[in-house]
Amino acid sequence: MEAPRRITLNDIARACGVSRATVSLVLRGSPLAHVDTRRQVQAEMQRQGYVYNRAAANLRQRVSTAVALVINDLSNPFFAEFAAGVDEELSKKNYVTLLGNSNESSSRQRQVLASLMEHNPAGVILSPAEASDSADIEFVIGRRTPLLVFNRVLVEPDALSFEYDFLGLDNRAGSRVATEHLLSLGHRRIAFYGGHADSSSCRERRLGYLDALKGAGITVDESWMIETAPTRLEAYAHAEALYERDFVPTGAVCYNDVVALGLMQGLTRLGRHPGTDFAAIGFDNIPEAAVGVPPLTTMNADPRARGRQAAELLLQRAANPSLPHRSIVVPVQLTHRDSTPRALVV
Amino acid sequence: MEAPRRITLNDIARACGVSRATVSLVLRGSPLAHVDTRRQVQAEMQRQGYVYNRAAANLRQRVSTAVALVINDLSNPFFAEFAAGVDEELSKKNYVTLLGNSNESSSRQRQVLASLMEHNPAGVILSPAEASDSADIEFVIGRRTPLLVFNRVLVEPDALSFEYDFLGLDNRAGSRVATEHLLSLGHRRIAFYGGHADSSSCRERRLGYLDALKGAGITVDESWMIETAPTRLEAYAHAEALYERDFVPTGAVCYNDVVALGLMQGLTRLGRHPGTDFAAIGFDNIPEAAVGVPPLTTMNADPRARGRQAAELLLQRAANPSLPHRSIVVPVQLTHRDSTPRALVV
DNA sequence: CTGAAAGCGCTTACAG
DNA sequence: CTGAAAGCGCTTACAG
Repeated sequence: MEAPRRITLNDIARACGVSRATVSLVLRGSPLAHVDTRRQVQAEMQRQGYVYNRAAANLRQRVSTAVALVINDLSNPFFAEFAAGVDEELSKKNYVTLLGNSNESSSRQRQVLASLMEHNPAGVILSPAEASDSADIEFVIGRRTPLLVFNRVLVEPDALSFEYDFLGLDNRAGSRVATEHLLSLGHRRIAFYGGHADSSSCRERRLGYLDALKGAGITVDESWMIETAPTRLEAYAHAEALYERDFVPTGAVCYNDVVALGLMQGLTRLGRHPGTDFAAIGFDNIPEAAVGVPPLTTMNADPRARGRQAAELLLQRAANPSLPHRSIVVPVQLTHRDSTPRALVV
Repeated sequence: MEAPRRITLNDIARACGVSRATVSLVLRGSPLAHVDTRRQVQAEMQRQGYVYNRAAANLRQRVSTAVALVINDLSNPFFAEFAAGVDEELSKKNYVTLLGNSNESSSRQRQVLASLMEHNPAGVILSPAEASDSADIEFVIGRRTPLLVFNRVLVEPDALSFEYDFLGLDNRAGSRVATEHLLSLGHRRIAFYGGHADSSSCRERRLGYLDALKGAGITVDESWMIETAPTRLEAYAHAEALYERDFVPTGAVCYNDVVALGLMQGLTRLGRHPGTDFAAIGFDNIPEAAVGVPPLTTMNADPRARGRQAAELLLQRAANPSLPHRSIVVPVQLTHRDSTPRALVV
C-alpha cells in the first residue's frame, strides 16, 4: 500500500525525457530552461507528487537551512513567545527550526545540543540553562557554527576567548527603573523577589535594584533579596518568605513576570491584597501580564520581537562569519498597570 | 580564521591509515572493528573535533531521524507543555524536533508543513489550526509520511479516506463530568463559555455540556453558549457577554483553562468574585491552574504526558507502517479546586 | 578484521 | 538550452 520509494528528480527527468540537470534548473526557476520544458516538468512534478529533498541539496551545496533553537524553559510564556518569534522569522527566511528544551538542566542542554549539531545547523540560538559554562558549550558546538546566546551570559571559567553573539535585555537599567517606580509611589521597604543569584540576568537585575535604593539613600540588607526558582509555582510557594524578616515590605521588584504573578497569587493565599496593600512589579511583559488580577506593572521586553531579532542576528552572522561579534542589549520600558499602588503607610 | 571545511570520516580515516568503512564501523560501535583500531580512531575523532553528519547518513540509509511538530498556538501553555513533552520523548529516542507554529492560520500551517516536508521527516505531529481541511493537509503531507493529529479532528470535505492516527481527549465525557460537577454544587443556570464552534474539540465539549444539562432536566437555549477565540485575552474581553441575556448564570463550563482564567479575570474586572459568587471550571489542567486566584477546578488532561504519548504513537507507526490506524481518546479527570463554590442562590 | 566500489538525491562545472 | 560526469558525507554489500 505505502508507495515503495520516494519520487526523485530522476523520475521526473525520465518521465519528461530530459536530464536531471534540466529538472534541477526548473526547480530553482532558472531562466536557462525553456519555458515549454519548464511547464512540462512542473506538470509532471505535480502529477507524481514530487517533494524536494532539501537535505540532499544542502549536502551537495554544503549549506544548511536549519537553525537549532535550545530553550531553557518552554513552559515559561516568556520563552514560548521568544521561540514563536524565532520560528516566525526563520520560516519567513525559509529556514527551519530544530527545537530543543533543556528544562534548566545543563546536562540535558549538552545532550540536546550534541544531538542537534549532528544535523549540521547553520547556527545555534541558545537561551542557556542556569549556570551554563562556556567551555562546555564550546566543546559541543565547536567554533565553526555561529552561536547566538540569548538572555543570560555564559559562565566563563577562565576568561576564555570563546566568542559568540549575545542578545539580552538591559537588566540593570530596567530593574533600576522598576525600583524607582516603586520609590516614586512612596514605597521604602522594597524586596527583590525571586530568581537564582547564579543566573546573570538575576544578578544584573539585583544590581539595578540596589542602584535605585542607594540612589534614594536607603541602606539595603542582603536579606531583602529572596531567592526562588524562576517559576510561577516556586514564587507562589515561597510568598511567606517576605514576612520572615525584621520589617514588612510594602512592595517587591520581581525577577520576572511569572515570578510576580506567582507571588501575587501567593500573597492572596496569605490574605494580602496585591494591587491594594502591596505593590509588585514584574519584568518581561508576557501577554498574560496585561490581564492579570490586578494587571501587572512590568518592564516591557516584547519577547516575540526578541525572538525575531535573535533569528535575524544569527542569520546575519551565518551569512557573514567575519563580522565582529556583537553584544546587543535591548532597553526595556516601564509599562504601568494596577499591580503597583501608592504606598499606604510610609 | 573560521576553519575552511568540516572534518569528515575521510579525514579521520586518512589520519589513522584505515578506510572509511572501518571508521564508520567504529562510529556505530560495531564489534567488527579491532579494539586497538577503535581506540585509535576514537582518539583521532576527539583530536580533530569530528562531528557526525547525520543528514548524510540518513540520506544514504533512506531513513530520517527528524519529526515535524506543527502547533497551532505556542503561546497557550497547554500546547507549550505538549510541545515540551513531544520534544522530551523524541530526544530520548534520538530523534530531533522540527518545530513549526501556525498561529491558528491554516494558510501558515500549509506553508510551514510544506517547508518541513522538504526536510524529509520520519513523521508529522500536527495540532491543527481551527477548521483545517484534511484534503489540504493530505496534499502537502502526502500519503507516505505518517501523520499523527492531536486534539482536533480535521474537517473531511467529502468523507475522503485520508488516514491518520489521532490522539485526543475525551472531550464530550469530560465536559459532561465538568457540567455535572457544577450541577452537583447546586448550579442550574450554567453557561458554556469560549471556543469557536467550528473546532471539533469545542463542538464535542458543548455536546457533553448539553448531555449533562439534559440529564438534569434542564432545557438549554442556544444563547447559553458563548463563542470567543480560545485565548486568554479574548475570554477576558468578552466577560460581559454572560450578562447580556435573559438570566444571569451562576457558573460556566469553559472551553479550556486559558479561557477560564481569562473569564475569571474579566469577571473580577466587572466587580464579580469568581470562586465566591461565580463558579468557573476549565479543561486541560495547565500548570498555572493550580496556582490561580482562586485555583482553578479543571479536567486534567496532563498536556506534557500527551506530548510524550503523541511522540510514542508516531514513532510506533513510523516503525510499522502497516499498523492499522488508531484513534486514541484519553479520559480526563476532574481536579477539584476553589474556583467552583456551591451556588449561593438556586 | 579491512578495503574498493557503488549509491542515497541532489547541484555544479564543463561540454556541446 | 541540455546532457554526462563528478561529488557532498555517509553506509552497504562484496571481496579478500
